[in-house]
Amino acid sequence: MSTEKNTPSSPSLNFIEEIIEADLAAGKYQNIVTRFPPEPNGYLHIGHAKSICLNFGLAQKYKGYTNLRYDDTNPVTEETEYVDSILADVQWLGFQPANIYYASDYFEQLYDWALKLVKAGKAYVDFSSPEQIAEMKGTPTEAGKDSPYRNTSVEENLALLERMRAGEFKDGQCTLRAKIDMAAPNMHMRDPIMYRIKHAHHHRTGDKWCIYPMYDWAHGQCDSIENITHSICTLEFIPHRELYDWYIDSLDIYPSHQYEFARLNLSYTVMSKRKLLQLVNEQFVSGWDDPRMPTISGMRRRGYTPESLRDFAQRIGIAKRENMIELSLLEFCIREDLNKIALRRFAVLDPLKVVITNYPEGQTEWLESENNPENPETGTRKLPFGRELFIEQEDFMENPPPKYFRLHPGGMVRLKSAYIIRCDNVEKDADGNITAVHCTYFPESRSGQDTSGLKVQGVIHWLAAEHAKTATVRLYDRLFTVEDPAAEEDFKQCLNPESLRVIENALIEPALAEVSAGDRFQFTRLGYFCVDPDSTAEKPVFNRTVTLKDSWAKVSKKA
RNA sequence: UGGUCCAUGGUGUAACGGUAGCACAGCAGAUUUUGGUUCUGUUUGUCAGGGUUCGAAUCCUUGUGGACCAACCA
Repeated sequence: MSTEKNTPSSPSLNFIEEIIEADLAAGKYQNIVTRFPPEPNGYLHIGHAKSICLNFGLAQKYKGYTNLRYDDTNPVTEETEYVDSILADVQWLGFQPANIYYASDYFEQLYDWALKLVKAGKAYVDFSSPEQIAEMKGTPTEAGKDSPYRNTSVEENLALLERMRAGEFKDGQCTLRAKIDMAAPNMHMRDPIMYRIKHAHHHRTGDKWCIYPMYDWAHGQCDSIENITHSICTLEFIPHRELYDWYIDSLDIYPSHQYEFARLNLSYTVMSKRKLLQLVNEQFVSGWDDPRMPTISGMRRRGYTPESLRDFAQRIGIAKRENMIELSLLEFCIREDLNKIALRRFAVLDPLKVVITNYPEGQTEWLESENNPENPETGTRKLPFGRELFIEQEDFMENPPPKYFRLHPGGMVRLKSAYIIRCDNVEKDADGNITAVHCTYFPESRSGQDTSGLKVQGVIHWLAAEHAKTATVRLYDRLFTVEDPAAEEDFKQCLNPESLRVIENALIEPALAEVSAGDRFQFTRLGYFCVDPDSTAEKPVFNRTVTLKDSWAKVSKKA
């Protein structure tokens, strides 16, 4: 009588893992085989990442393997650009497909099987128009009607199918349909189309074929050919399962099984390829890899790490319930990872000049500052300090509210890794705008050897004017202003006009002068930033991945 | 108005007939040379009504609510 459940060593399983463990325990399989089956008609997004982590993760956990299979059954929407990006994204996420296959690899086999169904009297060629087929299909509440071509003889159907393949018919002139049940409550069972005619160039098979299999006529058999044990897809395919099984049964081939889980929905973004394509085509974003996009390539460019995405996929779980994940969870995952690995650097985005009136003119001191307090092994770097400095506009207020710990007239702050300063007075232009603040510093308060005995509440970052370099900084924010843009009449009406703010002349410390694309840093007190490929030797470009949590913003907003 | 799937704090996700737990978010506090991190504490939940049972989030049933299904898309 042991109570093994709920021990920390046996974390709970999701429903697919339960199915797999039951299958394994029953000896149904020795090992499992899964597949990730994207259609190469767009870039992968964070929802695909959930599926990738699920499929590859399951295979790793249960000692099986995962195939990448491009579901390329529709030549008019599919392109090699997408094929390439998909593999790159899967690998970047940290997974290696056991095999890379294409549904189009199996076109000949599929055709043979179609012949088999025709011979068995289970498929027929239908010359009805798309409108007529839709008409005869009925509705969810009324049965459909049989097509007049439904009882064509096997011999004639065979000849017709061969002529379809041979290219004797025009696009849309006829289709091959499975003969199932026009009165089935499941619409997908009302004589589904197996082949349609498209005289179109296929990215792999070229002009070899002019008939192309529909999703249902391809997917299950591809799974079967590859001996996929657990074919995992999203909820909207539930009604397809009956047909999936019908084809496999009718063909008497390896019985793969389909299981469905709820797709990811993330707040403040859209997740459909169609909508993402619109954003790209209509140039609301710079491309599929625009850092505001929820695509894997966009998130990579934004600075997300593969680890953070895998962690996110793990945390959101797998279930059958429709869900809307809060963006804050994703942000938590990337902050948690970056906090551990990103080196700290100083940058001033919105500069305000500070003159240390009691610091010698022309003098520069090189001070040490930690690279990452979370990981002392990363050591320190040198920061120049001088008489003229820049701080953030935000870090000074002439008339501060209560609890404002930063610089203000008569107040003191610590310049991080440097000295404590006190603000003595401000310099203004004719319009009354503050152009500089004058401070005195306390030489004995130097960081690491402070004997001043002074206590300050605020610590701010800063840059020596003489040594500051410039950079372009792109501040990204959520792409949409509403939680669920897809639920709106027109999702494009909800685009966030402030989703990107570009700062052309941000100031950065010298240690940031030479960086390469993909490098990630924490700009102290500002957030995490990633070097963009647009960077040049003269001027680096930094993308803000995510801000730091800002509890002062909350406090000051409330006041 | 046919069929299918689903329903646990604000958001996700566990509990497999026996104390409703975890994470994120929120709130409060401690620490802090990042108003970051870390640590501590804490508010909030089983859709509703019947039934089975000593005992129901869990099983049955009826409602209610949501999602999906009528592309020659996947």
